[in-house]
Amino acid sequence: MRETDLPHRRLRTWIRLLRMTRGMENHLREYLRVNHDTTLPRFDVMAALYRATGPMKMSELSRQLLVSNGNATAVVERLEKEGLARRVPGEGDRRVVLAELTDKGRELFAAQASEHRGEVDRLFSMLGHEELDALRDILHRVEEASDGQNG
Amino acid sequence: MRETDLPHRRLRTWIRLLRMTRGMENHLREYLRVNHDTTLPRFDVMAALYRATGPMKMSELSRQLLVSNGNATAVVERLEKEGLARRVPGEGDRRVVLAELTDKGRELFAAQASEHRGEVDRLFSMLGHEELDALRDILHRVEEASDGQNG
DNA sequence: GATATATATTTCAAGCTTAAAGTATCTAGC
DNA sequence: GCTAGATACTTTAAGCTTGAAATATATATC
Repeated sequence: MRETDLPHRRLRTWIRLLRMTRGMENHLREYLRVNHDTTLPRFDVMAALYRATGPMKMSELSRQLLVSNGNATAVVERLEKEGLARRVPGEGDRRVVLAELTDKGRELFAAQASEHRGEVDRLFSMLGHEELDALRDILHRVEEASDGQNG
Repeated sequence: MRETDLPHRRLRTWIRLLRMTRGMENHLREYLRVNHDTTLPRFDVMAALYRATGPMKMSELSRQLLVSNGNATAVVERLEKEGLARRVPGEGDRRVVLAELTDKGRELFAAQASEHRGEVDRLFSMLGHEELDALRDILHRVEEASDGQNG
């Protein structure tokens, strides 16, 4: 019967989920552009560097953001040009390059992030604890399964 | 108390959700590249044209995929160069351009899509009816709220 | 310690994506 | 039927993104 056609349901759900996240991303891109004159990738890189306890390996950065290492290089390079980030050679291993925010970068991001958080909160205001619990469980299941396959 | 900090939970959930969909997209991009020598945007455009009952307005295409109209033009142009899609002028309104798959495009997509569906099914094999129900409800809530704000 | 292999990053070419400007056409109001 | 503004699409410039090649360094094996 129709109710047990899991493959079909999974595909439909994936398409809807993707559409939803794209819509939200588009909204946040516009928000960052208009209110903070910045872009999503810049914001994501700055967020990762801001959260990090210290200078961060370029490879760690691209791993965290799930982007190619060439991409990480490019975005950090642009941030560097604007004086928001800097790259320093690694200490022990001379292949390594570490990235970190400048003071200017930290300050700017802190301001952007607090407003960004408010916007995300508004975007998801229709989700209460119950829905967030359900999402938490689902994401947990997905992550668990992916860990089993890859790492 | 911590349990009622909805803004924080919403932000965390959004970040995790985004990370999950990115991981899945990366997997599917790789899958399409290796197994079908194509890309995600090409696949998405072909899927939209395939599903449509007839030739599709360029504006409708970009609206459905949530991408800019310039983007739709670019991807369709590339598909056209490879003989997979074609553009024809609209009948009544001469500003309109309609896009559709060629026979070659339809045939190719049908083959790609059936395998793609299988891959999505494998990727989400950890989700059964219960989780899909929960996701359906959540997506419904989000869509409802977005409809209220925009359209 | 020389050589082979692995790892970390950058560079490169091609494609993707956006926002804004440009072109063509349509519709409304006069 | 003219004009003003709206709509549909394309073009353009800049930035984003990938995968692969290139560079530099580290590690392992002999």
